[in-house]
Amino acid sequence: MTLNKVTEAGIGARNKVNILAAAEKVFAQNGLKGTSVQQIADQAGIPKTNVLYYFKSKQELYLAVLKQTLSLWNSRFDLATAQDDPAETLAEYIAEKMEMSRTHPTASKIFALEIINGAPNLNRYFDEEHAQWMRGRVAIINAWIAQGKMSNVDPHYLLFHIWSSTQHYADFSAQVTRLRGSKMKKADFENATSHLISTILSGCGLTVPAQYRAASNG
Amino acid sequence: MTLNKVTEAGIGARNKVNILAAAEKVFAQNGLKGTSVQQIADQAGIPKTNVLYYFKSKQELYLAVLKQTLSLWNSRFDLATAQDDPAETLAEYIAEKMEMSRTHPTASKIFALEIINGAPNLNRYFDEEHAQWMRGRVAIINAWIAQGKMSNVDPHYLLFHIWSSTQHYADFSAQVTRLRGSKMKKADFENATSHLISTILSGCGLTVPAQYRAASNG
DNA sequence: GTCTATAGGCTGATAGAC
DNA sequence: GTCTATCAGCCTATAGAC
Repeated sequence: MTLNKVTEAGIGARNKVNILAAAEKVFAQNGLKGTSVQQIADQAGIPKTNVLYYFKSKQELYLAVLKQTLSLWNSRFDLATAQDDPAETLAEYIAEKMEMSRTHPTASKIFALEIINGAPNLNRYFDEEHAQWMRGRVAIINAWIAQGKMSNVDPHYLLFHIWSSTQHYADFSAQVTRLRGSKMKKADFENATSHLISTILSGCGLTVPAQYRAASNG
Repeated sequence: MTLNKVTEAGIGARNKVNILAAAEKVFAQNGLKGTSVQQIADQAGIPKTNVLYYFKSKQELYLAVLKQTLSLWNSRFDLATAQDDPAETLAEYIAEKMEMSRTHPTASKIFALEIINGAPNLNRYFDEEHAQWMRGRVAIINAWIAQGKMSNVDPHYLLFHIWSSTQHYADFSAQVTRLRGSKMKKADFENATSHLISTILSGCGLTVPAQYRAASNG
């Protein structure tokens, strides 16, 4: 009985994971409305009814994918304080965001599609966790400015700047690849990361920490 | 007869413009697959059949909207030369892009959705006009670097940086509005533009031209 | 837990009256 | 040029056999 339950839970868990992975891939191309349950089933290699057995509706599955996406957003910047070094903290945050774009591009795309659509499924998230996170980061950046650690930049525009320039390499990968002539490899991401850290920190009147300096710059 | 033709052409032209405007608005929310002809008709205030009378298919209407979008992309940067001043040229380009995000956010969103979808309808554009434009701009930036007018940054990453950070204010307006607590007004766009010009030019080792300096900075 | 069958609705697109 | 009526096909979701 217990063994049976465990086995069932094992099968169910594996199937859910499989469906979630397939759904993430397909939702990242055409969003909630533009994606059919049939497409997700085909991607997962199972009949359509099985998808709706594990998730009551397309909407519920989408929300599960979206929630999974948000759980990846965690960063060391979440725990930063006014005592930390802004150059170190911001450089690390930019590097983390670029690593996310490289390793989880579909998660970034799903988030982008949801926001372009007007973020109808993120009302709670925006008004609660996200707004709170924002207030906390803004306060820390303002504290750094007050301490004379960095120049007087609007924290909101700084954070939007970091998000947009890093997520671009995930969301707009089709354009980036076409215009560069080849897919971004790990080394290309490292160069792009160095460019962004160098530029954004420079805009804040900060010096790039040694470990984030591009190798080619000596 | 001639009068009749002119009148008909007038009606047809007006209806096409009306449908294109409605389609742009709706496509900008859910993309090609996620949008129905019925939605476009409702937005335009006409029956569905009338939409398909002026545009043979949803796909054809979408391509018309996309083409209209691309025609807005023109910039003074298109005509820049190696003799121009990089600080002036880049500052103006960033300002132009931000003004586009402010005045034509739906156009930016349609482009974003198309690229996130893998840009299936932009193959020609990417491989021809866009790639040619890119090669030309990269050559000019490299010439500026060779002349010692600016620091040695990768032109590709610089252009991606400008596009992403400016288009963000159109594509992610839902998030920007929620986290700021209010919609971006013209003055907010001017502040964001100053932030971006100051940061990106600083990253290129350039001084911000007087007319692009923020008023509050003295 | 997995499948077939099917309901009921919306889709893109067309035919033909006016 | 505008409309109603309609088609075949796909959609989400469910019922029920196995």
